Amino acid sequence: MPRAGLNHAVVVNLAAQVVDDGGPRGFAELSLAKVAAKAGVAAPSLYKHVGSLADLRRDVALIAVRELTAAGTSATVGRAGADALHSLATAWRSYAHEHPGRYAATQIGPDPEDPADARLREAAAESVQVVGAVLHGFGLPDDRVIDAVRAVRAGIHGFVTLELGGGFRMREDVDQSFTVLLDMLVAGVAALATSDTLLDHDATGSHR
Amino acid sequence: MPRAGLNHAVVVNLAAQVVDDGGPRGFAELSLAKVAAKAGVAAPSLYKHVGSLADLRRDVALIAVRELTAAGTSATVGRAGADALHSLATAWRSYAHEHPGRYAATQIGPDPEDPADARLREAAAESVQVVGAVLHGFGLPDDRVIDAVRAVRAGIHGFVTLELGGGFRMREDVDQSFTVLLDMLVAGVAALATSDTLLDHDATGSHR
DNA sequence: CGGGTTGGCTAATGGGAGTAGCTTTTAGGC
DNA sequence: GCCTAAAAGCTACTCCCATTAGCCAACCCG
Repeated sequence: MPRAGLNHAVVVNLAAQVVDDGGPRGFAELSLAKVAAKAGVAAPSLYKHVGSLADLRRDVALIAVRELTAAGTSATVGRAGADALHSLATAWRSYAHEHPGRYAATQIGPDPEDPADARLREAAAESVQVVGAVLHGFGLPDDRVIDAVRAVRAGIHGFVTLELGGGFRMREDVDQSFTVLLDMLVAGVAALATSDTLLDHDATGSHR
Repeated sequence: MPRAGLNHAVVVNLAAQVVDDGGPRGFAELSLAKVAAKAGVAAPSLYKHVGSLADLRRDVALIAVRELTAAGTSATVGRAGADALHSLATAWRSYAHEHPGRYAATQIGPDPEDPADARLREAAAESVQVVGAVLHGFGLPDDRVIDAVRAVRAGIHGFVTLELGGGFRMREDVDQSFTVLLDMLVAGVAALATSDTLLDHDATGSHR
């Protein structure tokens, strides 16, 4: 009865591999049974290293979010403005293509109350910070930064989600569509910075 | 031993209610056991009306997609241009707020091969058509329509997904952020129609 | 009223999460 | 080099859920 030499980090990494192997649905279909099989161990043995399936899923989400943040930061060092935004967006989309399962894991909404989600919340905030830093170079007024960050996140995330989910037919043109979306976002953010008429909405809630 | 009076439609509707009751995670947590409980029936009885849990999920997704399409069409009759786009987007977002579980169901990517997914594929295509019809009023060149549709879908879907997933802090300002996003998209689509410099990319793939 | 169809049931299988308690390995102290 | 105690595995078990099989009652049609 030799030992498998597992520990928390190894188990989480194996889980991340299982998630990757499963394609876009890999995260949803993650199970302790699959991880145990990959580790060459009986399923209950995993509880020596992991509290529950929910914990394991959270841990996988955490490394995925951190990897995404890292990809974004390294793609934007030494860049600014539209260049930085294109680079960031492309890096994120590439990560999603290379690790569709892990990208799905980043969509987990951490519970704002649960202390167990604290590190995940923090990691998610850091990844949003990358967008904030890139948009800082556009010289937006303070009260518009949040709108711009949300729009950019929504656009990129929505595009990648739809793409991975098979929401786009005609695969050939997807790269161009992504470029067009990014140009729209860049133009929109730039317009927001200069208070263009089309984008002139005050904060007093004229809508809804 | 009285009868419960179930049939396919009733079961699917009960399932949709279960999904709604479960909030944003309602669709992921849909189970035959819950539907059976709500129907006041033993779980195996459901198999008289439904092929499997997977079938039931697909059926729920189908009604959700159709409801979303209906909400979009009725929000855009008699409107055009930016007005129509705002109305469509707001209708979709409202649907997601009122039925977060069902909205999540619409994110199912139908298998392009599986004949069982045919109706869902069709319904999804119809909902995309609504966006296409709205954007038609912008006078886009034919080879740009697809890019514009994708950008708009990505923006709206991404925003709603992030919002439902708790991705935005500071709940108060979310409505304004959504308006800003829509204005960006409207401006972007308009610019695409007039071949603005910022958005001038040809199809020969200058990127990636 | 009688029989077939239909809709419900109970019982049973299989698989996955999670718990309890046992055993062996292994690291450290002596 | 032992001896012990913690750590890491295992088997056996429970519970929950999906799904199948086969039974029985209710309804419909003549």
